Amino acid sequence: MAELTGVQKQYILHWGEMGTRWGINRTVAQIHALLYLSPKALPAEVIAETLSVARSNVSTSIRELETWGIVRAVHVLGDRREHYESMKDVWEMFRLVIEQRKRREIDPTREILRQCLADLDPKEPGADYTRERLTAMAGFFEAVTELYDQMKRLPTGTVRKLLRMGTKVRKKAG
Amino acid sequence: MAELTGVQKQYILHWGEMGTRWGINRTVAQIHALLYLSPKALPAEVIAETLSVARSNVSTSIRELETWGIVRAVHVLGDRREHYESMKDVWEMFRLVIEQRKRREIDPTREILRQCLADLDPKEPGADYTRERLTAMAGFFEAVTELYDQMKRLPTGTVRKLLRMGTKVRKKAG
DNA sequence: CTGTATATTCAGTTTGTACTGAAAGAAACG
DNA sequence: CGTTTCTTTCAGTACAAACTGAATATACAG
Repeated sequence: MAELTGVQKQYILHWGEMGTRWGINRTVAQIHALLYLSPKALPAEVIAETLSVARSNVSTSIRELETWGIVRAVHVLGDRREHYESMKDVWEMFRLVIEQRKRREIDPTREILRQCLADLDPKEPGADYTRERLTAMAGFFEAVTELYDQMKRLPTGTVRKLLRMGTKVRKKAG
Repeated sequence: MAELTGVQKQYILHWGEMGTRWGINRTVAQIHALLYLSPKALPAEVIAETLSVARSNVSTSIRELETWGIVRAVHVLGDRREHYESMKDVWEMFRLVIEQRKRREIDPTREILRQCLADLDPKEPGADYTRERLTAMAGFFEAVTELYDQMKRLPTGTVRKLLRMGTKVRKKAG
């Protein structure tokens, strides 16, 4: 995987681009794409060369991917360097990422909304209207959280089935 | 709404912060938060003053919110200025945003994945492995898209019900 | 029409994040 | 232990996105 094929290049570049649109650093996303496509774990040195970024940049980015739990270091016999490999189960990967983004962004937002509603002084101008809007927004985040919690409890693979069940569910709920 | 209460300030600042984490410009998110909390439509001038940003910045940001369809201009009797108001239905708002992010990011990604699979030369090194990985990734995006399409067809309000039905659905699918 | 209020565009600047390369820090080897 | 190999940290730099304010365009009133 030292030299990239056209297809690999295209995928990696696109993935990097998508990353930036969702608040994920381009290099982090590119490294993930590279490791995802790589049949074997790669040392940081090789990653840096392949993507033409600084070795130190790879170090930082790998750490972030490790934090998310979608990349890990493995050891190769007769090589002192760390080799990094990506998780290959796409569903599990997204589950992990979503779980952590929920923790870092959704949960704090729920907290803020709760805080705002608690702090809301009924005497301040337009308090009723503000309360109404904040309550609606809070309701949305609570529902999303509940859905997430329920999905989290599903055994692996069941989410896949659920998605395919969509049509039936739709009929029941309609 | 010329002067913000503490609660309003807190909500607007947090919303702006969340925006940046999801690839949405801070000012755009703040303006949306302000309009969402405002009982009446506001002219650009007032928005600029309230948030302490340049008038021109408001103009650009409003345009983006209009593109998404979650903010619109309304006219007030005896006032030549445009007044802007936010959609108040939280669920519909998120539906609109998700729909467009899907169109701008998910759909192109599906297209790239299809393209990559088509371009994949079976003779190039590791073609089988690459195909396997791309196929898995493509499968994920197809499933998500299918789920989205099904939800899109639901009458308004039903998604809400669906989320609350989560537990039952889980039992059926488990 | 002309003057005034409002809105948009755009070139230049600011700001924040990402990235680099050098230096320090660990870990393995002899 | 001293040396080598690999990794991380960090101060400085580069870059891209956001923002400003002046200039321009548009719409309205008299």
